Amino acid sequence: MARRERGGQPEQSSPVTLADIAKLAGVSPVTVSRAINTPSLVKPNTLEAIQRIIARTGYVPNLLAGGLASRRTRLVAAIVPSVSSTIFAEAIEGLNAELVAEGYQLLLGLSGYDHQRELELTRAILARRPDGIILTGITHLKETRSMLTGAGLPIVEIWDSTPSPLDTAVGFSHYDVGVLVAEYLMAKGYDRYAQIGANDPRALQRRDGFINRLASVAPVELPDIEMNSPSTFSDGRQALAQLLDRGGGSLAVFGSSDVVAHGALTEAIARGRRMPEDVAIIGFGDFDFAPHTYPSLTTVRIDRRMIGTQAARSILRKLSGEEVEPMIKIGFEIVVRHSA
Amino acid sequence: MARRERGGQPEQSSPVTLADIAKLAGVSPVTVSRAINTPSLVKPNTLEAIQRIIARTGYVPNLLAGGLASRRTRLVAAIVPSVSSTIFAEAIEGLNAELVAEGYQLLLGLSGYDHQRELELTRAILARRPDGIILTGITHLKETRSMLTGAGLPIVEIWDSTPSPLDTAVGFSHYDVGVLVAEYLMAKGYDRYAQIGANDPRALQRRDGFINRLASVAPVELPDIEMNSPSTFSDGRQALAQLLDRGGGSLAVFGSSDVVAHGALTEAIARGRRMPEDVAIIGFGDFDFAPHTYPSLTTVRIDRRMIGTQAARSILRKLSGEEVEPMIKIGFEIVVRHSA
DNA sequence: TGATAAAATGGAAGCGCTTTCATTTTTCGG
DNA sequence: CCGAAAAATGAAAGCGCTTCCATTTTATCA
Repeated sequence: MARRERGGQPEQSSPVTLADIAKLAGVSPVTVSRAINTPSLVKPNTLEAIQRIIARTGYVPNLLAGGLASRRTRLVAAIVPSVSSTIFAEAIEGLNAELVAEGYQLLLGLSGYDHQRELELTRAILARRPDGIILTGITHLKETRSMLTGAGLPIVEIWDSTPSPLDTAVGFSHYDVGVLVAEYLMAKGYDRYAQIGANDPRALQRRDGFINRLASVAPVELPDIEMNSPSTFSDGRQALAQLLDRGGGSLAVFGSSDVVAHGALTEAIARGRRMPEDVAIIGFGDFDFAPHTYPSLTTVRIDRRMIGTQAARSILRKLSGEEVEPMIKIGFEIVVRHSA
Repeated sequence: MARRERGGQPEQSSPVTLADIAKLAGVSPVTVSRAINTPSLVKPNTLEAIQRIIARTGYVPNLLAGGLASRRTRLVAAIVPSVSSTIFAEAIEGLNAELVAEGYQLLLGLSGYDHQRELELTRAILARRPDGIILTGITHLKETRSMLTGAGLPIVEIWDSTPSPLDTAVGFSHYDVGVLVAEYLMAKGYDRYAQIGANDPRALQRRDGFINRLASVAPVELPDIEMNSPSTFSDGRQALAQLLDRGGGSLAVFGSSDVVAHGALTEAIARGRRMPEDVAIIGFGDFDFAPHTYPSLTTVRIDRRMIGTQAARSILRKLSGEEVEPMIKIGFEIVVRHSA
């Protein structure tokens, strides 16, 4: 029976193999393999002849076969919650840039903040035998963890700080971000403090840091609104409405992301509150739009791209046998604008 | 010699293979293969026994080997210019969702609007023998095209409209977008018309549609500022400054993206112009922030996610041997807000 | 120029799976 | 309870490459 037809194209799928090239060049397959992977081991004439034939025939090596034989796929997988939320997208870009430069490719998995999906993705990804894998966060299902450690490949957990990574981690302490924001707002002095936003583990860490640091000063209010991750503009707007409806004096709010903070800010303005005197709002992420809101949004900046870059480097270093420090910390800072 | 150490993990890389499972279950490898891929062909008892052993051993099939033997990788690749610009990120999400549901995975390539890089990515991707590939745009290097068509796999070009796709396309006519915007602004009547923005092929198409439709009414002014793709907030701000400095009556501006339009809008407000009376600005993309700028941004909305969804469907249909219409059009519409 | 080391090349085996085709087992109507 | 058809299973080959080791060729030095 003929080979399966694929697509609607006339089936002319590059059936040229390394063996074909070898035959055409009058050398053995091994030599062609070397010409491609370790050209320095091939005599210049031979090399050139082989390269000419490769170019002429349009030969594209089969990395499935190569990977199977060599146990190296030059594939690195990354699982992030989402890619449309900018926040992870930039890390992906940094990651990808670094990987491509070293001849690796990126296999992407989107978990949508769902641990079960993360597990399934992990299994599917591991089946492709990537040379390394990057996960978001430090909380994973037990099954995911054992599968991962059993696979014996470099692992990087990003976006979080932990003393005990699965293997290696690149990120920062979300708790400390909360503390920093609390201190910043405390110093300015407000009557009430509140936190609004998402419910993913990292957002909750930031909240805890915020709450605990403020514990001696005032209780931190939380709006009574269900929010999932990622939280939205309208979540923020509603949340602030509710907080303001409760009455009371000046209010300082820490939003779990710039998006939710922007919503809150919009509600404050709509109600004619003065910022940052009556209401102060501080976001997280320093998104593109943060400098351009009205009033401009004070927020916490993280070098998101660097997270990806460092994650890639950790993996590449491990693959070349170098030592890698298990926890690489990424800095953060408050960007002071007009909203707080 | 011992196998190469990978990562810093104790090397215990799942050395359990399908053959091991077969041995443990007392069946032949073929039967295990069937238990995994076509369980309906295996007797219930046998199936259950095999599944138990797979679970117990933590066996993860090797898709490299499987793909090599079956010539199906369950891998779909996508090349987009960038993923941090929201605009493509959402298409990627739609694409991924559809693929994952059918057991496929996404291999991502970022070209950065660079055709040469697109070519290199294409080569690297084809080497992994994906079952289908998605490219952005309809302009590719000749070499890319021939490599692609020679590979004999389903191809989808997204984000653009064309009567002659490489294989299949999902998108819309950027030229028509320009025409629509021109008509919208013409109907409101302005003294001057201008276009500002990026220089990628699609942005230029939109510009051409805009210019040509307005040709009978007025010449379209272009600022004298170099802009690359993607264009930025400050590009827009500068561009509008230059246009306003030229003097003249009321001005209507079409920005190549909401980002650049937002910059223009900010400049207009900073100069105290009334919108949309003195200055009208219309963007493209309906980004998250568009409803929340001050004044809110009138723009063109495209269902970006749907582009990804349809692209995935085209490929999946082709793979299952169904006919697919070569050009799937995605609609667009003007979202009227306060800026125009 | 011959011996020796270094550089180039090749043969054979096998990575872990699926395919094809053959064989065995089960089912079922008469 | 037999024979034919259907269901279940298996043997062998091979997907396209890399690895290890052996062999051949070339360069180098005394």
